[in-house]
Amino acid sequence: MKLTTWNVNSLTVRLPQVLDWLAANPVDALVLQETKLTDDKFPRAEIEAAGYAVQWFGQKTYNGVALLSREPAQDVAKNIFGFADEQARVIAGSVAGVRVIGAYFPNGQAPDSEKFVYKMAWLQALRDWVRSELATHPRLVLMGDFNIAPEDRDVHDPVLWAGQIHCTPQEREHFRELIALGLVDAFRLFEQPPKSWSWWDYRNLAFRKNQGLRIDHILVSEALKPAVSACTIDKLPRKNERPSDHAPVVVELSIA
DNA sequence: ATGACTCCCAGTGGGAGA
Repeated sequence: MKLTTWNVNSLTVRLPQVLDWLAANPVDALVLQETKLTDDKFPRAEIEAAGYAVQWFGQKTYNGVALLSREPAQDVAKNIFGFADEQARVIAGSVAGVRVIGAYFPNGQAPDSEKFVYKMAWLQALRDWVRSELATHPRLVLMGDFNIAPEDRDVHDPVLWAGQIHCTPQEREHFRELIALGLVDAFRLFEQPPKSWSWWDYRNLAFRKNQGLRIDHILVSEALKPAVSACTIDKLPRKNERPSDHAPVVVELSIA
C-alpha cells in the first residue's frame, strides 16, 4: 500500500502535474493541500477519469484539501471535529482499512502574530481529535504539510532559522506531542540522504542550491509501524516547469 | 539586504505563503 501527501499550491495550476505524477506513481491514496478551490470548481471529472475516487473540501484563494484514493474513502470527515474553523484544512477517510488524515497545518506567519496564536490553538485541537481517532482507528496515518520542521537536521540553515516560524520551540513541542500519541515519523524510520527537504522557497534559486526545510510529514500509528517498508521524498516534480514549492512524500506499507 | 518567486484577487498593486 502506497500513500502520498503533496502540497500543490493551487490545483488549478498543478492538476496536469498531479495527473502526470499519478500515472507514473500509482498510489492507493494521495492527499493534497492548498488546492485553493471552492468546492464547485473542483476538477472531479478529470481525477475520476484518471482512475481515482476523490473527496474534497476547499475555499476561495487559500487552503483547501483533497483525498484521492483507488477505493472510495469511507466515513469521510472534514476539519477537526469539535473545533470551529472557517479555514478548510483537514480531510479524513478510511481507505482499505487505514484511517487516512490529510492536513494542511496553519503557517503561523510569525511567532508574535495572531496567526501564530491560531496555529497553536489549531495544533491543540488537532492533537485532541487525533487522540480520539486513534482510539477508534488504531491503523492510522496522519500526513500533510505540517509547517513544522521538527529538528535542526530538517533545516538547511538552523542558525538562520532558529526561533523563526516552523522552527520555534512551541511548534516543535506540538510535533513531539503528536508523536507521543502513539505515532512515528515514517521518514526517520530509514536512513535518509542528509539535507533532505520537502519544501524549497521559490526565491533565491533555493532548489538549485538545495536550501529548504522538511515540513511535509507522514506519521503512522504504532500499529502500522511494523508494516512501513519505505518513506521517500520525490524531488522530481520540483524540477518541472511551474512547480509547486513542495515535493510529494511517499510511504509504503507492506499490507494488502 | 526590509529583496528575490508564485499564487490569488484585484484591477495597472498588495497580501500570503514559508
